Amino acid sequence: MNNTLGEKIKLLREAKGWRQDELAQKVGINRETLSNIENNHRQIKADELSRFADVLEVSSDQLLGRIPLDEVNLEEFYPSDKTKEAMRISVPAKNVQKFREVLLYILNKVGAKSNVGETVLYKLLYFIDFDFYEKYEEQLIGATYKKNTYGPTPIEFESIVNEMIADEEIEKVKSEYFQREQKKYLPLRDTCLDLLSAKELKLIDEVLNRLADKNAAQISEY
DNA sequence: TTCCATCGGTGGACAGTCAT
DNA sequence: ATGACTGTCCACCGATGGAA
Repeated sequence: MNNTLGEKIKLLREAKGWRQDELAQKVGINRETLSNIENNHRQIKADELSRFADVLEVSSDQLLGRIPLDEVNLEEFYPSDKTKEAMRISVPAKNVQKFREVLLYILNKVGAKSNVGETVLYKLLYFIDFDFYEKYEEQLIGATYKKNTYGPTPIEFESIVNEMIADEEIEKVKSEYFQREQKKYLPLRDTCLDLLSAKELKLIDEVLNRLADKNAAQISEY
């Protein structure tokens, strides 16, 4: 995502459904000043950047482009296929390995539950990443989430899962859940806990205790 | 179709700040 | 003191959407 700072502010403002004067008031500047910032006719000051980040609920690094804005920030913004591809490639190798271990950990703990199909798995990964970010301001597994009909989907999920199936770390099975075909994943090896810290495991356990017995609709409601 | 309100963008005037 | 730069206020314009 190569948007300028002004364009990012505008996208985030529109995603929240605010008018220029509403955002300007929240940040404590005039509407004309905001218009100039959004259109790159005026530089933004450090204290203003911090206030924009607070009001728009993103980090200053995200506004400055050091960390890409994601689908959580831009609910109404849909990246192009090219952008998605760039995001997929940008996932660091260490996070891919972590993603694998987190997925195996979840499957070992709750994968056998009848309600835990592919959709519930997506939602659990999303909540784990989201809660971790909220607590520690960094993503645990660093996945990029795409909004779809059934909720947030990690863009990297399919390719990583296919690699794991090829590496015989998990297997994909199909079962019936309330007269519907359900895709399930079963672990074929134990989790390598070396890659997950105590605080990461604690947070994952908390999310699983809270949500793993719910079905997809109940998690969405939550 | 016309009218009206709202929103976003822009330009001019003015004032404040800062470097020279 | 002067000029450059910036922020604010005010006014205006065009686009858009809803109501009559």
